[in-house]
Amino acid sequence: MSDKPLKPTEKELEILQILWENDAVSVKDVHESLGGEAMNGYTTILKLMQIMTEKGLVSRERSGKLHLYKAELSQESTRQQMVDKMIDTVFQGSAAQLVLSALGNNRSSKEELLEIRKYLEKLEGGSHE
Amino acid sequence: MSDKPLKPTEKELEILQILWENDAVSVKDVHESLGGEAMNGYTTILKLMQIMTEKGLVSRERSGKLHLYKAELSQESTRQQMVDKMIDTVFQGSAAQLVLSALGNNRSSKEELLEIRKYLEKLEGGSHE
DNA sequence: ATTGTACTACGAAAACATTCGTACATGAGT
DNA sequence: ACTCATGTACGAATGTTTTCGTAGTACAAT
Repeated sequence: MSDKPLKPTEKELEILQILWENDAVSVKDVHESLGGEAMNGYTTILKLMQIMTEKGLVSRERSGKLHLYKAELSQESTRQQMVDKMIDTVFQGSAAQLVLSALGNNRSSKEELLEIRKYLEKLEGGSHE
Repeated sequence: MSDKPLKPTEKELEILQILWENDAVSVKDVHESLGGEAMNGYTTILKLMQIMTEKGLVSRERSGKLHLYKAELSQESTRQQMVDKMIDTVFQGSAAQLVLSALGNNRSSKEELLEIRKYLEKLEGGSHE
């Protein structure tokens, strides 16, 4: 799991979500998790996963006649990259603005808000310019 | 300024940023703000802005021989849309996770953190499930 | 009115992402 | 070994975004 600056496309990201939730999955698993043939053709998912393999986004190994895939990008670093990029390109560099926007529309639970506040207090405790 | 669910592409977003910062700007202004010919061909920006006009993302009016553009989408609603989408597709619906991620890597200033905390306290004051 | 400069219009190429049909490979069951 | 079911491989069509060359237009200056 590394932090390479590989940027997944939208569809690739959907697939990565499945891989992050499960350790080693087949194309069939992914295909079904994404809603089966109603949502995407089987070979579409297969092709995507082959491309992702070429790009190094995922790795795979044979298991009998099928391939089992796993993500080569961590969910954490990918999320971090995407958030950082959004802060940069959409919020002019202000993480705080993004935070306000994220909290603004969406009802988060009391528990979540508390968790955030605890985290904040920890941050404010340290010395941040 | 409306909230239509028009989703700008990446390049369109860059252009919109300029439009949000300035009230009425020419293609030339945008082109220069984005780094001049070194970064994008002039006609590339022009074409993009024409397309954006067709899509209704921006409007324009003649002023002498040039066109002055302004955004038809508000920065607020666009930001909100993008944040919501990111929460959905990348953070499995948890705004709190996004917030933690946004605060995690990035050093926000004391003032910003304070502002966030004040906002949080206001939210926690109300009743949120 | 003619020319020059600064702009707009637009089609088409290039680059990238997604979808799909079809052919080939593997292994299980007989 | 043959066949069937279930995978994989891969080229090509489609769709979308970005880039660019070239042609046309408008205004200012002469």
